[in-house]
Amino acid sequence: MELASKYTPAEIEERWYKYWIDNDLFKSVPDKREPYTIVIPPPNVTGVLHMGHMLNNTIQDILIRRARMTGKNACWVPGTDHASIATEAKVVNKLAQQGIKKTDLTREEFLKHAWAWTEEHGGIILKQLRKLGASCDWSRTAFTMDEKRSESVLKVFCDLYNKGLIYRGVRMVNWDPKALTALSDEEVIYKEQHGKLYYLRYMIDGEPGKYAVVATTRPETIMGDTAMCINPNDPKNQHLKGKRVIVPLVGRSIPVIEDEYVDIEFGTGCLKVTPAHDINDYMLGEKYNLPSIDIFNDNGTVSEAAGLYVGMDRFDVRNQIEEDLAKANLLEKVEDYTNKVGFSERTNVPIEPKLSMQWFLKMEQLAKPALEAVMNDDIKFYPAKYKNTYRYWMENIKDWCISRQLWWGHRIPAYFLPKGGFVVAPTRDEAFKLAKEKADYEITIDDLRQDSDCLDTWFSSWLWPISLFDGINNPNNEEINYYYPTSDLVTGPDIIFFWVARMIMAGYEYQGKMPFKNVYFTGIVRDKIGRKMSKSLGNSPDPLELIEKYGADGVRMGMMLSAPAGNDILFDDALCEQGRNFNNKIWNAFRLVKGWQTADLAQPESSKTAVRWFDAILRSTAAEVADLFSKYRLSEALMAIYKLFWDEFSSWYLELIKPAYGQPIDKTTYDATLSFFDNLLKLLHPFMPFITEELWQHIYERKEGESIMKAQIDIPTGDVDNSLIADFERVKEVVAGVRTIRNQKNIAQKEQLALQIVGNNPIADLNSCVAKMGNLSEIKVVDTKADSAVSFIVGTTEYAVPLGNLIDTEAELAKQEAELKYLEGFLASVMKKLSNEKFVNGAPAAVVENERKKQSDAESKIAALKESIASLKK
RNA sequence: GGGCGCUUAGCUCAGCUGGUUCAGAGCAUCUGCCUUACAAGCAGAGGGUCGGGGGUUCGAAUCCCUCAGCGCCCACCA
Repeated sequence: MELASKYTPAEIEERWYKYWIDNDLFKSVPDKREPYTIVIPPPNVTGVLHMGHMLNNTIQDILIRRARMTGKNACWVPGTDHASIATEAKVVNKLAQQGIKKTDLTREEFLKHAWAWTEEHGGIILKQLRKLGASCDWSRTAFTMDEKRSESVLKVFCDLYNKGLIYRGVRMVNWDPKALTALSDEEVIYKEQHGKLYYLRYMIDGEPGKYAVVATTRPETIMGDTAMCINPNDPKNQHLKGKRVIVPLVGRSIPVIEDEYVDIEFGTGCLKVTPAHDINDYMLGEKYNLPSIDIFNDNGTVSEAAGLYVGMDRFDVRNQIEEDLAKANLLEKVEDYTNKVGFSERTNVPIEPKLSMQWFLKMEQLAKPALEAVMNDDIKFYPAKYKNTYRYWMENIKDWCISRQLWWGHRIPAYFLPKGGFVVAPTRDEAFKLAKEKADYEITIDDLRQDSDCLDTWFSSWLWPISLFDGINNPNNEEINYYYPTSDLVTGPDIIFFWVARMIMAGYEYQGKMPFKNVYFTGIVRDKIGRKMSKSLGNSPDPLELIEKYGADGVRMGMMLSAPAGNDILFDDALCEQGRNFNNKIWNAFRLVKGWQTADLAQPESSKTAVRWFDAILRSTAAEVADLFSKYRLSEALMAIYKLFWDEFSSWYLELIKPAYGQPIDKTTYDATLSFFDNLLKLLHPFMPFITEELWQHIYERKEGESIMKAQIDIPTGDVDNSLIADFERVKEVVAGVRTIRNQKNIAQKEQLALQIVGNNPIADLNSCVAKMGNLSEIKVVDTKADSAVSFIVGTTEYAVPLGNLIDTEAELAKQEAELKYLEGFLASVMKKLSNEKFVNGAPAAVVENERKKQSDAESKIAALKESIASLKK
């Protein structure tokens, strides 16, 4: 067949992906083989593919494809996440553009819009993954809000409630005034903010003209002040004990309380206490039984309760109140101040600590087995450093606020009775049964009012490895028993608490087993100068454009070239270019090999040796690759194969066996070469699925339905002839020596040279290879080299190429004298060691022996050089 | 404020419990080649006192201390 000199991926990728799908090659059903399962970290259902996904899914695909080709029943389950807050926000925005307010809609109406939106944008990302070559079992595609997953979530909620692990209560939570919902602690991101510290005067009640000064970053919360607190041990403020002070502008009189919580050094040592709007103040309020005034509405505007500034936004109030305080002479001073402010992970607005009624999950008991499993390496983390992070969080775990004041999500299955109290059950019918038992009065099913909140998104994704196999609804079914625990989880360290830790907890709680055996943490994809990729910087390439430009295989390689587990990767298009170039190299090597005609010829000696050698290095690299896979060092595995293909196979092996132009090749060598190529393609396939399939299909006659995906990587890794590999390394050095001489003397590769070996030839068996690669007319062992020769040393052997009048005696002499000087210095350092008694007695025998060998080698080289120099000087 | 990690060629990184493969790899750079698989290529070459200082040891990129710089995570100091 005719092949173009350049590889063009687009058409090939399209064709083979379809072929894989048509032949059901991604599909997995339980069988006798060992399972190898990965569940995809479900991307946001309405999201689009970004570079992080590319990295993450390339890694998963590599693992899955390799598993498939090493005898496992590989199952990669795809799916998407409903992403409660993010999706609801998008829908709200979209409605707003149409002039519709969420508050104008009923829950049902809103959900209709949300589902429409999901259907419109949903699953785009999964389609994009196909372009990458992802070999997911698409028949298993799941969604966190599909029927089975939803049922699982409700069932688990009820179960945890019945176990007494879920409770409802009024707590200080992180309130997102934009999304109008509570958030878990993990959803709050603290950022350093340059703000101001305001010093306010609180007049002492009954002592006109006297006042205490309070430093605060949030003067707008004074309307909620219900006390002032001092440290009882603070000498500065002893006079305030037992007094009352007047809240500025508000005019309310509040008590001065005493608690050692107050830092004497901070500000004036006086703290204003606003129990409704600060977590610490809340605790003080509880302790001293202070009233709590909630001065904010849910959307961050000032409420009626404040009495002042009603309806204004919290930040506008801050500016206004500064002005008003100054006017009233109640502002002592204002200083610049930097502190940390919590922001909502999703909406990026400052969090408002707020007292509200929420649902919580007790974590302590769930955390115990999950912590243990990771600390004793039942579940392995790559890289292991994240064990520390994990442990710290698990040991200090707080209860999880699982309710969200949103509609898009799993609605909390709690039903309130008309006269108070509630019941928890997966359906309204079941709830009604419970309610009838609970109520000592007549009720109807319509009297029940379901909680309007829905659950945190992570409350469904923490069940993912179980719910994908329906293990919650249908415990002990064939699938869950076969596929669970899954093998590997590939995800980012940023969701170690959100997701990884919680899946482990759910795994032990609901399956009594870990959810996965290994966790591979990827890094963040950054641009080449280390910045995070972001829309606003415009430094994030479009993955699909990259694929178009470099081919999916090229992009996959680009991602993997620089992606050690857990390290951020600095992404650069140039890496994809390298990937594309590698594709082209493979393509052209294939063109070369398939271009040969075979004939009934004797196998040349050099080819015979080359085949033996390449067989050895193929085995040895295959073993190395297997080892690297077991350590999840995928980029190193790829690099090993890259070098095997490019350097060993293309630059050495193919050049060695290449017949003269237009000449046929002997059948023995040809067959061996096809077999090598076949094995190389298989080794490479997990990394570069498309080109390897294309070439694999053409390397031998294949039947319809056959695929490299079904092939097994079965290169024998035992019986590696390491001495042959080592000897061949000498061949390379000798050939390089000859080539260097050609380069220096401007001698064309076409021109044959002779090679002299002084003394004896340690790799006489491989002469045929040296001769072919160096284009040598003869290789002769001599006692003394020719007078007019350029020489070089490999190991301890001196090689010389006679050049007649081409030689530049002066330059040759200078080179050898420099070499001699270096060797004498080297010998001196070795001798220094060897004459050190402590070294000879203290170091292991092998080490001393090695030094002795260095000594004798250096000595013989020096002798040879001296002789050579003497003869040059003649 | 605590904890973790990093610093090795121009860039990105590998170097496990100290000593034969200890100073490496890929890319980039330089030189010479459009040689009939591949210029998206071939052949060759240069480049690092392993962040600074100190210590342990016969011997340190590797272990200890210290300083400097960078990154990440956690934490309620108003």
